[in-house]
Formats: sequence, structure tokens, C-alpha cells
Amino acid sequence: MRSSSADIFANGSQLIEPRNAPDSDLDHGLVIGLNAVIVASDEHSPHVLVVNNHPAGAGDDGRAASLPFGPFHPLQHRTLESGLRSWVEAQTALKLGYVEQLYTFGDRDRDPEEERGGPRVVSIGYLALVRDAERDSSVRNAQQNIWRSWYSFFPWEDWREGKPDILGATIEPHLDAWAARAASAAAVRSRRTRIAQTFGIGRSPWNEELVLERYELLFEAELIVEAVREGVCCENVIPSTAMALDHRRILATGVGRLRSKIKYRPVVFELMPPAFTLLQLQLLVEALSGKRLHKQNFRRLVEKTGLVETTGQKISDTGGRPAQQFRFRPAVVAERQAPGVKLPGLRTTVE
Amino acid sequence: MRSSSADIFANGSQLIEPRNAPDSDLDHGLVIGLNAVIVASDEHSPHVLVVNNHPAGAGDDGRAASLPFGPFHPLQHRTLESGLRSWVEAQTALKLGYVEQLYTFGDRDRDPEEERGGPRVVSIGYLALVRDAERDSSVRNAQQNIWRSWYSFFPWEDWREGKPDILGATIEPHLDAWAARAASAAAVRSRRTRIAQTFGIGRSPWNEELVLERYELLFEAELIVEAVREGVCCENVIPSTAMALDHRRILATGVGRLRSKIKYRPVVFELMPPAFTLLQLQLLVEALSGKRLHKQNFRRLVEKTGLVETTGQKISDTGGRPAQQFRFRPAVVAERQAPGVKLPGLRTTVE
DNA sequence: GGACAATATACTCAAAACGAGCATTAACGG
DNA sequence: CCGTTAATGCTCGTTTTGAGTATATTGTCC
Repeated sequence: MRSSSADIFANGSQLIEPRNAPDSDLDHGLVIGLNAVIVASDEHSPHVLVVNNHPAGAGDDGRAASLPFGPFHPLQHRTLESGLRSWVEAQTALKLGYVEQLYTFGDRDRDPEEERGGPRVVSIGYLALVRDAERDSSVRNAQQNIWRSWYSFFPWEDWREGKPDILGATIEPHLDAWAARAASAAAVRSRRTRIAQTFGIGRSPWNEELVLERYELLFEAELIVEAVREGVCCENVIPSTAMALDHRRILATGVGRLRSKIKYRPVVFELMPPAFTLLQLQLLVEALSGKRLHKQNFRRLVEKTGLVETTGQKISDTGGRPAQQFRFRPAVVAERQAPGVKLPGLRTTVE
Repeated sequence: MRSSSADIFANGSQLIEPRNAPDSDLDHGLVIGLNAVIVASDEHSPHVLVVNNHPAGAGDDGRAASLPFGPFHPLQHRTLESGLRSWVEAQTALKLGYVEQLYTFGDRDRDPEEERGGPRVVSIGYLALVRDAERDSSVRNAQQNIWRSWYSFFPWEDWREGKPDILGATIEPHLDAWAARAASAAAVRSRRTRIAQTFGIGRSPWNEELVLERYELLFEAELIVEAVREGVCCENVIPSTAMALDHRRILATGVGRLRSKIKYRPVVFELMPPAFTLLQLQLLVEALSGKRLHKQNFRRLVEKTGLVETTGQKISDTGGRPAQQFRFRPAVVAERQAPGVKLPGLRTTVE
């Protein structure tokens, strides 16, 4: 397929070509790992599967929970995604539905052990969605694999009951103090703008998609346990569940991605039972997005997109007028370009 | 922070933990490569830096062009992005502005040589933006590194002069024939829906962001040279510039990502000169998105977002009433959460 | 200087989308 | 039958958007 007759002109400063043999030290001490953000959600909260690393009887000295992780086995797996699916399904008995790649994390300092000579681990993060009913099948290792509400890791992300107290009481003051500590007046201003835009303060509205940006800001301000270097005092740390390494960052990436994706692609299905009422759908979307929606407008939007159709059944178990039962239109589910569920109202703009 | 007293029951089928030592064959024959989609754009067309693998004087038998590629050197680089920046800047003399990770490509069949025992190359694709003025500085290896309009790789993506002829004349008939070849009636229908949604046929509007989806559909239908297996006839192939390996797929990912990103983040700046007229800005956005926009509405949108401010200067070299000169508001450029340039108009919905 | 070509910029107007709420309907438990 | 609870239907003012028309400002050609 290739031929090169006149490579005599090639010189040393050219771009390295794909098929050049790698330097011998390149494939030394390099491991590719696959991390999965596995999400299921009921009407109350989305849950994430985490691996509990506490050894039996360990107290706070045990390692923090981590995301499920598996090595990528180039000899066995044709694609990255099949590698992911195979170890997840083998080890948790979960049937993964939708799977999407999130991001590849490769910073050296993502793992302190690397600095001490361990192999460099480059980790490819994936988002996977499973139906809530599937959650039971993960009990195979109930002590190790547990489902946790994703809001336990990001308590500031749940605005369903209004602005979370933790924001006004703790986060905003600490962030403001951090901003004030900046070197120059310009830097202080820059930090303030960034805080305001990211956390929806002042004229900026709260944007539920900026999960990662908020996490990284808090991390930078050393308000997150994982960011606190050894030996430094950490009284400012915001109460929330920590994770190992940079797993909370990966999780934040997943949460943000899912929150934005539901708006333009029909992925909520993957989390819903096959039949449901519009209220159930709304509650799920609210759980994911972390904000409350205007019921009538939500209905209007959902019906307009043509994503769902009625099954003809009526459900009367919530103590009011019975609700129609819906299902997602199979044609839409099969196709990927279909739109998602727009989020209407209850504007959180004004606090 | 947490305690679990009864982990005595933990058994061997638990999820593999992050710090487990990898199997010894894991880091054998595995290389991480960094691919860059480097984009610059003038008012006529966005350009992509490709490495010309054709040796001087070689004909069509030379290898197809590829994206610039460099190995990731875990010992030298703290982060993936710094690894990318360093080899790109060293080898092309380009000053990269905005850089963002696209996707990690790891399918085994992305490179036929792997099947013959070569090392598995997992490639992390990046999108990098440089100002058009920077394009000159890549001449360092003019024979090797050349800029090509991205529409030479995807001629069907340029709707600025109306629907490209190639669509109606070639692509749509071939796709339709491919759909008809499906196994079952249901499969035929499913393919047809997918084609219609992806290529904006019938009631679906053309969505300029679906660059990757369109490419993959064409690939599946074997209308792309790269998809044609050896020995199979290829008369249906759509005339367009091919690339090595899966590089055209990576490029499609980059184009799609950029097209969507300009709409919600202020990244056009990175491609624009510091001062410009609104028409210049519009032409650039049109070049990127591949469609024409309604001038007055574009102006309205841009001015509303507050992304730009006037410099006070007037430019009168285009033969009409002089235009105001604008620049991006530095405060906005510094911050990332700022909105992008919405695309108004001239609906391509109805053909 | 005046018509004209070419573009910039201002303003209009109707349709659609959106936020917010009120009103009505259909079940259930007493 | 009445109160409670939720589903569903409808309205209405505000924004946003698509698509123009109108006006302003320059250079050029005669």
C-alpha cells in the first residue's frame, strides 16, 4: 500500500510518521486503564456504582472509594468499548445499555504512586447507563460494589429543593476568600468573574451542565479533599464524599456530560423502564439535571418532540387522577439523531 | 469518614482495583499516540494541517495524507496535552492556541499492520486552533506539511453555495441503494430513517454538526475509499481526498466538535485576528459551519451576547460603507464559560 | 457633482418558542 | 358527597427567531 521512492529529502525535523517504530522506552511502564462511570437512576436520585476500597474493619484510614476500573487488554479486545463492556459485565453482572467515551485522563500527578516509580496509567473514562432495575444484579459483590447517590459527591449540584445551603453557607464564602488571596487586583477580578459564571452568582444563571468546571474550581481553591496536599491543613474542605485519585473528576465529567446529553439526544430511555408516566419521566430528568421543572411545560415539550407515545394503559397508583402510560417510540430509540428532552422552566436565574 | 466492618465476605470476583499490578502482557506492544487536528481558517475555508506522505514525484501509489502524529512520551510529559504541544510546536513552529481533546481511538483494525503483529496503537485525537497568520510558519517542511481545505475531505459538508451537487447526484442515490440492500424490510426502513436524519432529507433539517455521523454512515455504506476492503471493487466511492488509517474519522470528529463548540463557547477568537469587522467574523463562522447566515440577524446575535466591542476604528476597503472594527472583549476571552456565537438563519431546512 | 455600486447598519413585523400561571378533570379515601 | 391529589388542558404575555425593508456611508465612474 505504501511506497516511498524519494524519501531522501526527508529530514530530521519532519513530523513523526504514524508507522515509525516507537522508541523502546515508549511502551515501557505505560498502562491503559478503563474507568467506568456507571449510572442508574430512580425518581429520587441518580446513583453511581463505586468500589469500596475499605478493607474489612478499616476506619478512616482505608482508601476512599473509587470508580470501577479495569485494564485494557490489547490482545483480547478489538475495541476499547468492548474491553470495557467485557470486564464490567463479567465482574458486576450488569447489563450495560448505552456506553459513551468521556475523556482520557493522563496527567502524571493523577496517581501519587507514579511519582515513586510506578507505571504511568493513562485512563480512559466511560459513561455507562443501566436501568434502575439492573441495580440489583450488582449485588454479586455487595460489600465491594455499592451504589451511591451522585449528589453525595457533589452536594452543591442538587437544586431541586432550591439553592443548596452548602453554597451560601460554605462554598461561596470560601471561594470568595480564595479569590481575594490572588496575587494581583486583576487576578482577583478574574477569579471573581470565573466564580460568578461557574456558580451562577449575580447576573449569571446557574448552569447545571458545568459540573466539571465547578469541581475544578473548587479543586483549585483547595476546597476538595483530594486537592489538599499532604501536611497542609484542610479546615476549609467542603463536606462531601471523596474518591480515590482523580476519580471524582472523572465522575464530574460524566455527570456534566449526561446532563448536557439528555437535552439533545434521547438517552434518558436507557435509564427508564419501558413504560412510564410523564411524571416519572419528569422526576428522572429532574434528578439528573438537579433542578425542578415546570410540569405543564415539560409535558408540552416532551409531547412536541414526538419521542413518546401512549401505550393506552392508565396508571392510578399515585393517589390522584390516573396518568396515561407512555413508552418511547421505538423508531426514535433506534435512531441516534433524534432530539433529547428539552428542559423547560422554573428558572433558577434569580435566587 | 467511612467505616465498613463486615468486609470479611469479600471474594475473588470483585472489581479489579486501580492499583493492582497489571498483567505482564499488558504493557507489551501498546503505544499511545497523539493525533492533532490543527485548524486555521481564512474567510474562504478552514484549513487542516496534513502530513503529505507522497514522496516527491510519486503518483497515486504513494500513501494517503495523514494527520500530524507524535508518540506520547510518559517519561517526558506530565500531561497528555503538554506532550502534544511539545512535539507539534517543535516540528511545525506553530504556536498552538486553543487545544482540546477530542476522542481516543483504539480499534484494532484502525491500522492493518497491527493485524500482522505490529504494536497496538491507541491514539488520542486533539483539536488545535491556530490563527490564519500562523499558517506561514509551518512552511518549515513545506513538502511534508501542507494545509488543505477541510472540505476537500468532506465536499458534502459545504452548503454555503446551496446544497452541494455531490449530494443529490452521487451520495443520496448510492446511500439509497445501500439501504435497499439491507437484509429485512425493517432493516431497510431503519437505514432509510437514519440516512434521512443524518443527511437532512425530507422533513429533517440539515444539521451541520453531524459531520462524524455522516462520515460513518458513508463508511458503512462503503462509499469511502478507506472502507473498501482490498480486492473489492470500488466504483461507488465518492470523490474526495482520502487519508491514511482512520485519520479521516478523527478529522470528522474534529470538524463536528468545532462546529458545535463555536455555538456555545467563544472559540472563534482563537482563529480570528485581534481586530476584525463583523462581516469577517461572519464569513469565518460561515466557513466553519458550512452554511450561509442572515447578516442582520448575525449582527444582532453577536452584539447581544456582548462578546465583542468596537475598537472605534473604521475599515473602508471592501468597497461599500466602511465597517466598524471590533475586537473580542478581553474579559470574555479570558473566561471560559462565556457563550459562543449563535447561528442565525437562512434556514437550509427546505431545499 | 451626481448617479451608481457596494456594503454597513437600523428598524419592522409576524411566527414560534417559552415562562408562568389558572382551570378543569379524574381518580381515591373517607 | 367532599376534600385531596395529581393529570391534563388552556391562556397569555414575553422573548426569541426568521426574514425582510429601509436607510446610511463610502468609493467610483462619468
